[in-house]
Amino acid sequence: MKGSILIIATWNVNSIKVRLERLLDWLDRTSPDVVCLQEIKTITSGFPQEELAAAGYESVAWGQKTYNGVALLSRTPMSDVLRGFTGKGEEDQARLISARINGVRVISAYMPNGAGEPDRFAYKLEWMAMLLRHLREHASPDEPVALCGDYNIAPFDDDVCSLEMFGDTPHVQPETRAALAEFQQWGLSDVFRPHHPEGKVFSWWDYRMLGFPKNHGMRIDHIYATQSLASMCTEAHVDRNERKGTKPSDHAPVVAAFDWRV
DNA sequence: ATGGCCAATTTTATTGGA
Repeated sequence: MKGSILIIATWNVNSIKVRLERLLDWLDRTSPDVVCLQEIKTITSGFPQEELAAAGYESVAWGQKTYNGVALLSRTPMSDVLRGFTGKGEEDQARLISARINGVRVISAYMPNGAGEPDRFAYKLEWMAMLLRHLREHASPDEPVALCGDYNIAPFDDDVCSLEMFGDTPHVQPETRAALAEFQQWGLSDVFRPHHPEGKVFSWWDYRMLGFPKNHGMRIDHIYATQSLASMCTEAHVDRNERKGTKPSDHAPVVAAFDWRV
């Protein structure tokens, strides 16, 4: 860590293979302590552990073919790694991994999108309910916990560019936001939004239709923390530069700094 | 400049993403 500041980031990279060069460059320039990745889109054995180790990061991953896949990077050792709801990586969809890092339970989550057929929206809500059950079983709101990832939820109306454009997506529906509120009732809070009360700060922009140049985005990637950790958050931002240039992900990293003494 | 989808696979179409 840099002095007593712990920097945690979350980034949906949309394929670790395509994004590796950009990721390594970004790690080199910004030196976060912990990075939560989503949509690595490769099987676990295809995750580039050696390249990341050479860059100074331990990594743990849980992936699958084609879709989903999550990972954690850390400059300091990780322990107590849990994959999926049971901890053993038994589900069909690889959307959850966590580890203990510097005394913090850090979780990388890729919540379902929920668009398309109605059963997909039902799965989104089911998955969130299973995650909450997992938290009750494996974590405590009295301990430092960071739930990071692509939530596929825009918590407030001003977390989307316009409701005309995104009002029908699962990301803004009352049922989705009600499910998110249950995490808040358990003890997690968004560390980002208090630093950006003005709103209209986004973390995802559609590849299509000039989404980024027109700033047609949504804020759907989040870092939530329990009180002991959240109260130490001194800064948070979206690194919009990573949405620019050659071969960007459609998501930009969300980064938060904590005055966290180990 | 920040530019008219992208990535993986079942690859010369299809599916999912949000």
